[in-house]
Amino acid sequence: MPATIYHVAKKAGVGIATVSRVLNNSANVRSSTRERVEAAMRALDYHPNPIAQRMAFGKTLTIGVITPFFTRPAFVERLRGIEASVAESEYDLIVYNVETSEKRDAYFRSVPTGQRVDGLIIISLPPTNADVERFLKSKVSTVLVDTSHSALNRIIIDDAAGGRMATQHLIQLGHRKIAYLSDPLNDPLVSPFRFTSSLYRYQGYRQALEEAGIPFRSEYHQAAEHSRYQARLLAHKLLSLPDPPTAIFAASDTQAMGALEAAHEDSLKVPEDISIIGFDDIEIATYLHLTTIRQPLYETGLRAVELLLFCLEHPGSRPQEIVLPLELVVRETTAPPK
Amino acid sequence: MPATIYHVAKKAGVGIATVSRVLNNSANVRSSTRERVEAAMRALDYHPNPIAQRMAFGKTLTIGVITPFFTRPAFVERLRGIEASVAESEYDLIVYNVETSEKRDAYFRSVPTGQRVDGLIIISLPPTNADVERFLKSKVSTVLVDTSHSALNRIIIDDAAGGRMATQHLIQLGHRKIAYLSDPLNDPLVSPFRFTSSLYRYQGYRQALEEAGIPFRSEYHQAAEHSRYQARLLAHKLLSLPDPPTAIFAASDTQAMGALEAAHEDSLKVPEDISIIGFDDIEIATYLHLTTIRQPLYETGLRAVELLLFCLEHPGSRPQEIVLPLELVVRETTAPPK
DNA sequence: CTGTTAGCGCATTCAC
DNA sequence: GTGAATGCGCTAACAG
Repeated sequence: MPATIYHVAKKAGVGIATVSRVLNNSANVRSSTRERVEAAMRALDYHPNPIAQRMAFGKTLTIGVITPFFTRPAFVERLRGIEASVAESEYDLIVYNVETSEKRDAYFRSVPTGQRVDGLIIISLPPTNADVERFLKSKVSTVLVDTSHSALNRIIIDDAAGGRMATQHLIQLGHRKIAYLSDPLNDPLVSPFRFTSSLYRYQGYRQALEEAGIPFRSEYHQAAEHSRYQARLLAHKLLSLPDPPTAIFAASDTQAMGALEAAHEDSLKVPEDISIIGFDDIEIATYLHLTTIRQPLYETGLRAVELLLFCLEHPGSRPQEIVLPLELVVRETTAPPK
Repeated sequence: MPATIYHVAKKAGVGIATVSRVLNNSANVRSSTRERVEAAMRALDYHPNPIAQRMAFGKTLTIGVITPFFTRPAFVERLRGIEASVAESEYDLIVYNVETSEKRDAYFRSVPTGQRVDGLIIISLPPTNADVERFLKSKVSTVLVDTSHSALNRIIIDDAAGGRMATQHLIQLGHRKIAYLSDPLNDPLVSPFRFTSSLYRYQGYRQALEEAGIPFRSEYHQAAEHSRYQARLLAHKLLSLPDPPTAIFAASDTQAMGALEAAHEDSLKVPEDISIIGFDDIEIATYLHLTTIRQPLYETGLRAVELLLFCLEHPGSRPQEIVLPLELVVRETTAPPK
């Protein structure tokens, strides 16, 4: 039974309205009474009841984040940024982890009603137009991360540019036989989440090839469910092609790790026999000396919260698009071909 | 402006109490009126306002979890179990990530006041007696995970037994020169979190050695801050000893990975030249064919929530200790010494 | 069985 | 400047 505003008021010899005023720095309170109230609060170790505040305020004072695969390093890192930033604010954070598309749909429907959260961050899960319509009229501010929709705020990177950047790096090293290893680009059966990043990176890859006058070879594009294990299998497949590639661009660092292992198992030296470049620059990439395209994951989380808080304070502001910079990080897994 | 209980009551032609009754399945409601109310709820797409419920209930209907290093695989996996289990319940989950001991102390002080959460799960962070006293009189139910205190509920494993198990496995293979690679056992400067698992695993290691009549060699115990990188350095140190070990027991799979890499860099074959065993069985361990001691991380999260919910329903129940089983998983990184 | 009423703890009009 | 009164949406006695 913690102290309530009534206890403070009584102890300070004032009305509850005055206590509320010093709590919210609202209106003017004579500094002598303010001090009396503050002394009473300290004496009683008073902390306003957040639930009552929400009730009276008509706001939930909480932010929700809907994310798939909570466990993948790239998602965890973004979440870490979000958590850190929200912890600094007056808001609570609730994480909704999505492991099936049913769960996603359920959350897309039930979370943004205004009763659970004031603001919502959605990571990597593209909403349909119908979803967006509901979001918009629900009055909860929404920020998309790593996915885009013109009617919603979004923190994104230019995946196509990143794919192009990675491929150009390999081309500049002299590679002509460049493979792209990714998760399925457009198969809703395998990937019901409609992730878009691998597709855009693929488009960048294709564009870079074209600009360099290198014809695309379909056998150089291999895709399977996102995992280190699957990536390893795909890499084996690539490396045992009659005319194998001299470089592999993996759509994520996790998949690049699988490719690295496949190379080792085939007794191929990296980068002497085969170059490998990843995408994301997750923590372990440094450690593996993996050349990769760095995207600022932690900062993405920070910026998402920042933008969301801004929207919460300025309702009705136009949806913003923030594109975070990409950076080629050259380490030790890429080199000119033999 | 979602529908409230009043709208439903009016539409169904009943009082709000009746609506509340069908909502909570309390008392008896004539089935005909119940149906009228339910129809009205559906027609209005009514969902009770969680904040108002909390207010009236005098409960927060939320569970908090305080965890360090949100990003390490073992923590993430436990969190995944916790999230999945909480999502099934009527409770919300708030994650408090701790990256400094100051943050830990702040959360230990501010979270369990009964105003923010009804129940609290604390992962790997041993509370002091003073902390425990505060927890106890705060009336929020608490469950410790991967750390212990006799006055609190706890889900743990027997780390000493695990350490012994790992070491015995190596001894049975014929090893006599067995190193232990871990994070600092007792240095609050390096590790202000007072993690206990590495210490207990060390004790199990020592015990197994003693039982086998193998003298402990202090140079065979190397410790540094928990990371793959540091572990690699430590492993290099061990392997370049005048009389190097033939087997390394790493206190975690992450550290075992560092040891694996060190071995490769020193052109040592695993397990022919050096055996390596880890601890935890995180996802990547399968993939690396790492022999390890498996602890049920995901299930730990499930059980923690289960126990917490039980305590929430049965306040005043005596603190329970649940010890989850460990299992030696023999894969391909351990073998008899040459 | 069902409707009325009194809080839950706080913010916020209004008067004073 | 400050206090008393009203309401946020719901639950839980209390009458009927």
